[in-house]
Amino acid sequence: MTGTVGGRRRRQRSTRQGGLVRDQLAAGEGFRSAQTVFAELRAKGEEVGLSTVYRHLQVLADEGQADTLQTGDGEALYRLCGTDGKHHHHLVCRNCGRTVEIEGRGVERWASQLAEEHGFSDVNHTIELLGLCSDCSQTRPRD
Amino acid sequence: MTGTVGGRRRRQRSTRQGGLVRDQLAAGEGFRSAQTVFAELRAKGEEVGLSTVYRHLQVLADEGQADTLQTGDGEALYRLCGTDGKHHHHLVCRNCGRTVEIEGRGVERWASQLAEEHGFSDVNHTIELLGLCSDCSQTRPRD
DNA sequence: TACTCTGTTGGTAATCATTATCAGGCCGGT
DNA sequence: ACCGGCCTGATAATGATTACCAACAGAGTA
Ligand SMILES: [Zn+2]
Ligand SMILES: [Zn+2]
Ligand SMILES: [Zn+2]
Ligand SMILES: [Zn+2]
Repeated sequence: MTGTVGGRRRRQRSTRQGGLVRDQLAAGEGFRSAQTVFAELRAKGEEVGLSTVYRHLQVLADEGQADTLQTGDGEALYRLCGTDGKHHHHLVCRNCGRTVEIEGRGVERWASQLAEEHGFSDVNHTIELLGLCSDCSQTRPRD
Repeated sequence: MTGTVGGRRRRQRSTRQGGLVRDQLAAGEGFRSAQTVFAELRAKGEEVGLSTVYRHLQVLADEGQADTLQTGDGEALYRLCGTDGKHHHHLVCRNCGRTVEIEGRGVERWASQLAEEHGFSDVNHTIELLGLCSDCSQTRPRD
């Protein structure tokens, strides 16, 4: 039998492209889209296919190595995350993308309590804070 | 000069289609997509164009009469809301769409305090709770 | 009521992100 | 080196949303 066949996902084969995507994602600061990562890699002269970028970002997300969020116009953004799968949220600068990881113990409690209160079960939540970081709010005092 | 020209938006002309979309949205319980509302109207034999449905849902959202949220796969959902533009969130059943309006005083405070703490300004937040309502969790104990 | 001025409508084409396909290439174990 | 199967990536397909724009219909006005 080859590798992990028992009950878990078949071991992910390590490839050049997989490394490229992960590295490129790690290189940047904030959340970025698959299209962006693809463009960045191509700009660096790396040879990767768009499909492959999508695939690896998806894998990273599934593995809990990357966090995702949706822009208002339905575009998925990814970001490599250091918290190793632990549940958390983000405070993101809508201008430069700088991101602060948030661990809101209280909010989690609030959410689950509220759910129970209304008879809901199996509830998960989406919480994202989007604003301007200190640097960016100085640079552009108003729109 | 005709109608409201001063400083506000030119008066919205009242049309048959506008009423249809609003009514159809009001008829349902939970959040629905533009495509769905369009299909429902057509199923009832009403003559409306897809573009028009999109337009009116957008208008309702802009006016604060309807709330919106994004499904995981980038589809916008709309729901007519009674809270008259007051800021709030939702606890939605992912199965039947039943929705409970949430007014989380504490969470609002938490969010703004957290933002300030990290030097962020002009912060808005997205909070959605998605689960199974009591009825649906009984009906389908597991997937 | 007839007329005119605009905002509105809606079929269709265009966008655009994401996914499905699938033949050919590469990884890993033997 | 050999093989079987996962991985890759160009391309087509999908699906929601938007752009277009000529025909249409509210709402004042005479
Ligand atoms: Zn994170
Ligand atoms: Zn910033
Ligand atoms: Zn609401
Ligand atoms: Zn339900």
